[in-house]
Amino acid sequence: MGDNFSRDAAISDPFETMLGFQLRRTSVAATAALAAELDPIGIRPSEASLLLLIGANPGVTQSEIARALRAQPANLVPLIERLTRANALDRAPARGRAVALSLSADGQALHARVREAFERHEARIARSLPAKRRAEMAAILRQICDDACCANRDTL
Amino acid sequence: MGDNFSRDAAISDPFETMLGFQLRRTSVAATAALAAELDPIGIRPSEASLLLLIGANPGVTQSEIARALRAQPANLVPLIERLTRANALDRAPARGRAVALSLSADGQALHARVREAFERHEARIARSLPAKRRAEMAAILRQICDDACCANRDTL
DNA sequence: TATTGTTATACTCTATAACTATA
DNA sequence: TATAGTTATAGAGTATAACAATA
Repeated sequence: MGDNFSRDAAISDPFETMLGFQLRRTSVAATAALAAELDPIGIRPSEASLLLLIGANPGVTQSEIARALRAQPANLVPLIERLTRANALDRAPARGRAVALSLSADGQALHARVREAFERHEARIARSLPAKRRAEMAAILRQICDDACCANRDTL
Repeated sequence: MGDNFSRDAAISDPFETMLGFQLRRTSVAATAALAAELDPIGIRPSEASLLLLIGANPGVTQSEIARALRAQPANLVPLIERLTRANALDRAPARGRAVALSLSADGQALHARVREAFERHEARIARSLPAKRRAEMAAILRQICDDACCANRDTL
C-alpha cells in the first residue's frame, strides 16, 4: 500500500449498476454474516428460518411451509429432521398424511435465541438504511422477487 | 380456488419486513431467471459474470478477477476452464505466474449475446423500480454488502 | 384419485487447506 | 519469500423425478 502504481483498483466494474449482480453478491455476504451469527447456537440459516416460521404459525404443515418459504417440500425433510433431533418440534396428526408442527419447550428456547440473532443481523443490515426506508426496501425486494418468479414460471 | 375457507394464505409471515430474508429470496429468484435467460447460450451465471468482467478488462489476471468479484481464486479455475474449452479466451503470459486473460473472437461473439441476456434480465428486474431509483438501489445494496462483509471479517 | 410427505440424486455456488510454479 | 495459480474436497442450498401413505 502507499505506492501510486500497479494497483488493480483500476479494474472497471461492469456490475456497478446491475441490480441482479448486486442483489446476489449482497445476499451471499448477508447470508454468511447470518450463518456466523447463528453458529454459536448450532443452527444454520435455513433451519433458523424454518424455526421462525413454525414459531409464528403453530400447527403449520410441511406443505404450507413449503409454499410460504417458496421451498421444495423435499428440501424441508432434512431440515425438519435436524430440528426434530434437537427436540425442538412437536408433531401432531393433522388431516390426511399431514403433520401439524409446533415448537416444543426446547424449541421455544431455541426460537428465542434465534430471534435475537436475527434481530442483531437485521440491525446490522439495516444500519446504512434510514429507518423509514426499510419497509419500502423490503416491499421493493418482494416485488422484484415476484417479477422474477413469474419469469421463471414462464420458462416451464 | 374460489372457495373462501381452508386457504393457507392465513399463515403469518415473520419475514415480511426482514431485509436479509427478502434479499436472499429475491436473489435466488433473480438468479434462476438469469440462468433461464442464459440457458440457450449454454452458459451459467457465474461463467457469464466472468465473461463480462474479462470483456470489460482485457488483460486482467485471475487474482484481479477474484478480488473484483469477491470470489475465491480456486473457484475461478473450473469457470475459466469451461470458457477456455469454448474457445472464448486468449491467454498471454504476464508477470510472474500470472496470465493475462482477454476475449478471443469467439469470446467477443459470446460476450455480445451474454450482454443482451443480462440487459433483458436487468430490464425485468428493474421494471418495478422507477428509473431514477435504480442507481440508488444498487448503491444501497453495495453498502449493505460492505457492511455484511465487514461483519464476516470480524468473525475470522 | 388428489394431496402429503419422503427418498434418492444431481447441480450450482461457495469455502478451505494444501500444493506447485514463478519472480 | 511473497504472489499467482491449482487441486482436491467439503458444505449449503436448490431442483427434479419417482415413490409411499392417507383421505
